[in-house]
Amino acid sequence: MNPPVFAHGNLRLYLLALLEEQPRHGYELIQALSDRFGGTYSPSAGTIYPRLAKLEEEGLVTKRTDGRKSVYEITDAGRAELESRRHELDAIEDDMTDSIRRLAEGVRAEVDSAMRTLRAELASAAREARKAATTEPATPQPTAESTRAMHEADLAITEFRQQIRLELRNQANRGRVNADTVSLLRTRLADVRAEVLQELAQG
DNA sequence: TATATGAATGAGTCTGGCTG
DNA sequence: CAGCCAGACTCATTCATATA
Repeated sequence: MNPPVFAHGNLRLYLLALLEEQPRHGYELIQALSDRFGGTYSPSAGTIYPRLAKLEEEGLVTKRTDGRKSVYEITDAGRAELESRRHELDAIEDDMTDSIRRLAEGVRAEVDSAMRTLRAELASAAREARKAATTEPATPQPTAESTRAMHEADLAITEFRQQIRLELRNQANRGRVNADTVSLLRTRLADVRAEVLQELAQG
């Protein structure tokens, strides 16, 4: 099993903090937690509802029914509990920031590595193509091998796009995508494209 | 060290909306 | 209108951690 995201008692406290911001129903709390973690941690319903039931039992939150939904709201006792443990909450939020940053660094490293691999693969494919062109007579029909290679290249490009999109979405969720991001992306992609086209053209 | 408490997962149920 | 899907929730269970 993966190590727990929240230390003992921390989820309980963090749920109170989320409910202090505004009353929410269970599913909304799951989504809020998922958002705070940039989509990397999404507690299951079976984690959240028993905690909410316990908080209700302790009188720290109240539950009211809104149609099919159960909307949870923090009570005065809940606010008092939160206030008395405010320093613990600050520590939890620091931990969250650290873990999100570590994760973002990991994704960035993966994307860089994928870019390097893609460049290497395309360069190798270009070299192979040049070699084949010098040893075999030119033919207007693509061979089975080149068709397969083309397909693999397509897959590599698709995978590359997905990884970039995923990271962008994660950063966008944290409000970190702006004009500079797009500019940086355009520049880096233009560099890679120029390099790849040059390699291919040499064949 | 035994026990209690909390975090976490996943299967399953129920309900309502959408679609062919 | 039956089937599908998504949202909201329950329940059983396991594992980790705190505490007496």
